[in-house]
Amino acid sequence: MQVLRAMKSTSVSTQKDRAESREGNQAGKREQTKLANRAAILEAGRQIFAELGYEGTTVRDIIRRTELASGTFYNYFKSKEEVFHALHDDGVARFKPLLRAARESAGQDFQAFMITAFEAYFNFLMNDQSVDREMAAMPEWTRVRFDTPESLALFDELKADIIAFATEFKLDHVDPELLTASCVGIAQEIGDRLLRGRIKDIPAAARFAAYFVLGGSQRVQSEMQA
Amino acid sequence: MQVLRAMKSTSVSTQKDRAESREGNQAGKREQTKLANRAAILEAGRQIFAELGYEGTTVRDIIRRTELASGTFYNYFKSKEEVFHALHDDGVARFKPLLRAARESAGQDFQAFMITAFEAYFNFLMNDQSVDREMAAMPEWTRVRFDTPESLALFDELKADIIAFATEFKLDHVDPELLTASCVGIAQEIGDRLLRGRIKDIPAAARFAAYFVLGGSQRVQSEMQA
DNA sequence: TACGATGTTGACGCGCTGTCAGCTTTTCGC
DNA sequence: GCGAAAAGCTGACAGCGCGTCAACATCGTA
Repeated sequence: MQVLRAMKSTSVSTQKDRAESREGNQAGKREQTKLANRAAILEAGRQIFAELGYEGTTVRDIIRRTELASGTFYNYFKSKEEVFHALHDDGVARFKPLLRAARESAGQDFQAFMITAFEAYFNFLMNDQSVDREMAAMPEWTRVRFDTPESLALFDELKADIIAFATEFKLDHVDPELLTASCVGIAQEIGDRLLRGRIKDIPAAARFAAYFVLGGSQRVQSEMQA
Repeated sequence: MQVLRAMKSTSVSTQKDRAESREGNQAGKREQTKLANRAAILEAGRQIFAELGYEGTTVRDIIRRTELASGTFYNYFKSKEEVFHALHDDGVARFKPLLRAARESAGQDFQAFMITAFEAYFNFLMNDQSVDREMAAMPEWTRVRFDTPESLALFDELKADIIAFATEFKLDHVDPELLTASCVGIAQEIGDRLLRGRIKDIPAAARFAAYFVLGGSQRVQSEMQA
């Protein structure tokens, strides 16, 4: 059963009407169904992943929470992995503007950028309804981590920001690759502890991380040029 | 077929002999077989995980690389996850003494401890024949991460070391939880890039990480007490 | 040697995977 | 509107991995 069946249109629009409205921005019924099905699968996936964990969920679990037949799943995704990646990328896309806002509000202030960026990330982690959040909070020993092209693009953006500030502040002996890696590692590890409740105070954690990175960069600069 | 079958003993030792030698340190045949079977499964697992990745391997793949029947697997492990955890824990156990050596050779020198510890970790990652190494080097988007009790114990040990140094150096405003998390995050993220060849110079990376942590801690201390 | 105890074996029932022939719904030209 | 073609949904199916277990083999012991 396609998910649009329940809301089958009662309109009596002519074919011409439909053609015209499609030229506007109303999509054809076929298009609508495809969007709705995809969305239904994604939403079901989000729920099931949160309930059963990545390893524990099967394509069948996802499709069962849907009104679709099992075969239909494969018209939209190749595997549960692809569903998860799509959900993950959604999260990345939602976070990206927050990082940009941090950069713009900080101007030339490296410290302000770092504090804002870390705090934005930690708040995002704790509040956004992303797949990753509930799954990371599960007390599993075997966890899953995703490096989609989307994530990697985000890291590259961060790296560009970091290079800009490093240039500005004459940190010419600080390898940007290592610096970015450190920022990402710190954010991930502290974020993980926030999600598990081992750490509570988000602003304090953000300040810690920011000062840590600032002090760390300067120390590396002075040691490496010596 | 049990793996000892091929090397069935030709000894004519009496029952008394066997009992006595068992009281020494020769194990009984039963015991030997169990050890050999377990070792065979672990070794097969190591190979298969490296070839197919964590997600890609099945219990059947592991047992097929062995002379054992499928049912036998479950006398030793509950799942492939347990096999992986055992392999992972082996790695942790091999690394632990290296961390201790770093602590002892450093004496009261925090900087020396950090440099030695990071370098030991990076060298270990790149050279030790651990499951994690080959798997991390695979160009997958979906990766797996393990927090076994064994790993967590290692982190706790590291945290204790860090607390000791932090006390020594009057870093009383630096949250040890956050500091440990940062060290672990930096080590993991830089280690990951080493494994993927994005970073090459191990000693340089170790110095970077060490100076970064030192400078970061001091900066946090001065900012937080202000 | 004989007899429990211990451990191994592989076939089995179950559930998941990805596919595909058949069917339903939508689109579109007339 | 109508009818044919295109699009896409459906669920049964073959293949395979899972964990179990009754039957069997081997070991330990007296």
